[in-house]
Amino acid sequence: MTVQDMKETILRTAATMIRSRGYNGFSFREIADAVGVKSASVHYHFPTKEALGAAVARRYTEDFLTALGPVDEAPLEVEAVQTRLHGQARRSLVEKNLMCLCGMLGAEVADLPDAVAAETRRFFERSVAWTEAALARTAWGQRVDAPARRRLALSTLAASEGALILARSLGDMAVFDQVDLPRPG
Amino acid sequence: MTVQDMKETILRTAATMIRSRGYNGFSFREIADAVGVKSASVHYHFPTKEALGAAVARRYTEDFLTALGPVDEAPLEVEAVQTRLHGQARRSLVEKNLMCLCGMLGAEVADLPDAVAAETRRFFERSVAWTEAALARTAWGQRVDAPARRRLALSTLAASEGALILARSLGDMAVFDQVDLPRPG
DNA sequence: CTGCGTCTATCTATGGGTAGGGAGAGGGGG
DNA sequence: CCCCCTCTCCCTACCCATAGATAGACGCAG
Repeated sequence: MTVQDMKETILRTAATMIRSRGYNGFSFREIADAVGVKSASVHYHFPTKEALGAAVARRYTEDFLTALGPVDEAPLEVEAVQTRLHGQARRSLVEKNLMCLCGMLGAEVADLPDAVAAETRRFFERSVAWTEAALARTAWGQRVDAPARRRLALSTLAASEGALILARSLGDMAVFDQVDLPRPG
Repeated sequence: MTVQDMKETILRTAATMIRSRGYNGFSFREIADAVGVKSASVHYHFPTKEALGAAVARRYTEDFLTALGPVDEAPLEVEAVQTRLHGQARRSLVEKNLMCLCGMLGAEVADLPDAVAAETRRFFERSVAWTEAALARTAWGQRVDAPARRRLALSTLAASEGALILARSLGDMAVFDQVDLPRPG
């Protein structure tokens, strides 16, 4: 296993742990055990927990935006834009019962080290920005002003994050699909 | 200070800590320091962290439902029902920058001791039940079926929890009010 | 004198983080 | 071709702080 593979494996393992148990719910030792190395080796690749957390969040943000695709290839229907966003949350929930990484970090944001909180914030800023831009290309988006598009973007993201929490808390993944996305208005 | 006052103080202190930092983000020692006793005294009132967490969640649920009021005194307009729910989240956010306790626990639910997870689930079950019942009294609620009312109840709660996460993550409480509640449809 | 509530003192487990050693790959000079 | 040096990467072994939790003593009120 090359060093890049090792870093990758650590990042993925950490991401999964944070998404199921939260930032305060994982440790270097657990990661090391899961990966098959010693905790000192994890420190070799990521000097501090803060650095690891921030790297995980940054990677997650990049993957998330990559999965959404370029704005200029986004759907031209409002509902399809929303579904593209919402579908990301849905997939991770039904496939692995995981929260959105930054939804999890967002809940804990008041207790996070600065660098991790900053990456969490960046995730939402960029996700909102993508959605606003995608909405601006739709027929509805061209009829309304920027604040209206922002409201719908925020509302859609909030619905996804909230739906994840409800479905997991209630122990019923079907709940996720019973949450309706906000409609443009 | 009577023993009941002491228990009360511990419950309130623990609730505030969980709401800002999560279940894994507080300790008996921190509570003891904040309250002005030793951690062994906290254990006297709540034998384990699991018991304390569950008691905090149960108390929160009761207070939450009390604040909503009896279903037969709930508003008769859909929007007013939603606003009564949403307003609870809003108040705690703007007054003290706190999450909904069970929104926080809901994010961490996969890592919670059984009793705490069970109380978290009960919070959502009862909150959804209250909202469904309140919606059933509205004119809209009487035109649609139970699943439709449930969908709106779940969607409204999800919007509130999601809005809390977004507002806190983005460090901008105004975001909370930019999240639109789902409309009956 | 009993018992409740708090204390001191301590246990064991685990947390993040560090120091320093050693194995192995790779490259240069003899 | 071989030796040696160096650098990378992971290891062992540890540090200290903090976690939840317990035992048993103390003081005060009834």
